[in-house]
Amino acid sequence: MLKQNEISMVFNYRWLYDTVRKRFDSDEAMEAFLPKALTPEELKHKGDDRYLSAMSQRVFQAGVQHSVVDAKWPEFEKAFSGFAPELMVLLSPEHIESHMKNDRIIRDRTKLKTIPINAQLILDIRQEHGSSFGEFIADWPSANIVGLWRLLAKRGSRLGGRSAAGFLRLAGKDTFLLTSDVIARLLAAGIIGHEPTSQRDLQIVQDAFNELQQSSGRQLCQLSAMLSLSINPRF
DNA sequence: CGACAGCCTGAGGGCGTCTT
DNA sequence: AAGACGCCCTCAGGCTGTCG
Repeated sequence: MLKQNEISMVFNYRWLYDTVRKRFDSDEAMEAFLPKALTPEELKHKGDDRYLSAMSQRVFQAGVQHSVVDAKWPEFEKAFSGFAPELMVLLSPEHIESHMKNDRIIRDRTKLKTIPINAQLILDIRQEHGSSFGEFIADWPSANIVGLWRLLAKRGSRLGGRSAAGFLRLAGKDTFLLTSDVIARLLAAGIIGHEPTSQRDLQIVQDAFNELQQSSGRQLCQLSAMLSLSINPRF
């Protein structure tokens, strides 16, 4: 039961800052360690091919050590000519089969098939939003980032679970991540009673992050990293 | 009572490394 | 040389709960 004081600990940014700050020798060291999301302007100016690349990279990372996928990513960029969505949407089953013979990429048919599907998602959003996909991402409020996770999971391919958040992080959009450490901290604080999966749970977590954001002015990705560091120092 | 959302389980997936 | 394993996750399908 609990634990009113523990809840207030996490909602108290001061406590979070002090706890995490102790892990570092200086403010500068801490700031350098924390992730930093791109500005809306930067997000808008990235080409949509970069978003499809990040989306696909995240899809391939699922279930595989990320370092393995990252090391092969330059070969993916070559194989898929830079991931321009208007070209990738044309990938036929025959094209997919020929990519299955390229041993410098990861030959996972299910994942390869997501490339044209997610390219189509990008084109659809462009049409609906009347802008580039990058602008759509830039305009989406981080205070409801779980809503964007949901949209990507529903309309994209293999972007459910933690993949939508992982994609957004790769792309530079501000989002928190539900890593095991972040979940452990939320559990310890009594904010959630079990691993958050339902929309209701996710909203509760989003609300908690929004409160921290309000009181600190920090990005969600930084708060996410700080919560993680508060339970797992790593050094 | 129907429609839909949420929940849970089990299957499936390629690679690198460790084991035999 | 071949096989097992850990990595870490998504998704389909079947079930239960909720709301109007």
